[in-house]
Amino acid sequence: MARRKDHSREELTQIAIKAGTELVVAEGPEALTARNVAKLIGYTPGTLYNLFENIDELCTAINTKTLIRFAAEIEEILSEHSKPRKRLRRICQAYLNFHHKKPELWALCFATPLRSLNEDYHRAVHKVFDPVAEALLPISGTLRAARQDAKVLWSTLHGICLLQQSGKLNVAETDPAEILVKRFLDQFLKR
Amino acid sequence: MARRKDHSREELTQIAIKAGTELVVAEGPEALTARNVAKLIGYTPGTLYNLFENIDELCTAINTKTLIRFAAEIEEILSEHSKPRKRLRRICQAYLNFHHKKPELWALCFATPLRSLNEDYHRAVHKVFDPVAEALLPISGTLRAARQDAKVLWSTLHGICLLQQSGKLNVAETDPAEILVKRFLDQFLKR
DNA sequence: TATAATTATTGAACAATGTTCAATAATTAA
DNA sequence: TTAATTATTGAACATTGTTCAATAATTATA
Repeated sequence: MARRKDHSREELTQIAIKAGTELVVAEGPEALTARNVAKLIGYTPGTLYNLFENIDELCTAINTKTLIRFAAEIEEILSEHSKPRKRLRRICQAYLNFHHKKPELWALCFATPLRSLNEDYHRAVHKVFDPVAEALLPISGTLRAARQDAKVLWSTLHGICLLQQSGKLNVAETDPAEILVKRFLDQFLKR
Repeated sequence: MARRKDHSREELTQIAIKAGTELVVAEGPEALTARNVAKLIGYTPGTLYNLFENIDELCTAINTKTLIRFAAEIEEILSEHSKPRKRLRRICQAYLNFHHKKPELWALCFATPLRSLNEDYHRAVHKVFDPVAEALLPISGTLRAARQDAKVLWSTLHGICLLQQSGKLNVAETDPAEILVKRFLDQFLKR
């Protein structure tokens, strides 16, 4: 058998990304295998290797789409609010919301070690990061400081969700992520 | 072939943990396979399964030892300094130092998703966490607040090193982790 | 001491993973 | 109509984790 061409190369790529995303949402990051995705889209694993260099690249493509979707949320928040602190609190809330609603997709995006990060991916990171730095500008003073603060903020959100999800900081009380983020923000924005 | 008993069960367990640690330090977390460890200690994979339920458990055992070693460093810092802020800055410095000196071991401990965290592991986490909370007590006010702040601090260190190492926050400037941690601490300790 | 019970160790196997690639057939170009 | 291109497959290979019957050395028992 060969060459069906039910879809263009680009269509098929998008179909694979979508199927991969659904797999991860339904069964977690470890379900994202070449054979699983192939079966789900009605092709064989070999076809995936015609679209992607390797499955890491498919994984990165899924994460890139995830970041782009999240960036859109951030843009919406910025357009709805103009006060810097309100903006930042809402962004953090959106991050926590994403983690809460789609923990497996969040894990694939933020808690899965990956090689093969590419140009598209880094562009998507910028789409998320730059608006956060922008929102921080009035608080941090200089652009340079704002970008550093954005990294700190991002790292903290990241770390809080990661430690929560991984169970690697199971000590006595289990404070919900929201409480920890609030505590962080109260101090972080106090200036 | 069978039963050599060159070592007691407990000895062999420690030997395996040590060999695994060396493998990770030398070749990274992905080199930690049953066959690699077995070959390094002069046994077959089957023997490892007589010592550990699965390789995740070996991995957790390595991480537990890593945490215990790091906890000792923290204790030393606390004994050398009594001012709260100085203590915390030195602890953070030690964390960054660990990340810098043994990035692969750090990755195994903090950036590798694991099931099968056990009682020993959580005890080791306490050994690291509790002294940090203790150092924070004079700054945070109440014990509850101190423990929450310790989680925030820990998460931030974590997140900063993770994003740095993973390359997942590659945006224009590459601020060294030290700069970001300093910026975080300056604000975090301002009270 | 002789025999039985226990257990440490192996080696071979299995399933699942990523990945490669010659073969093939459908499409497109000449 | 023919040639060149390319999408797709299926079978293969290496590497992973893991299991387990077979075995032999040690320990307990009679």
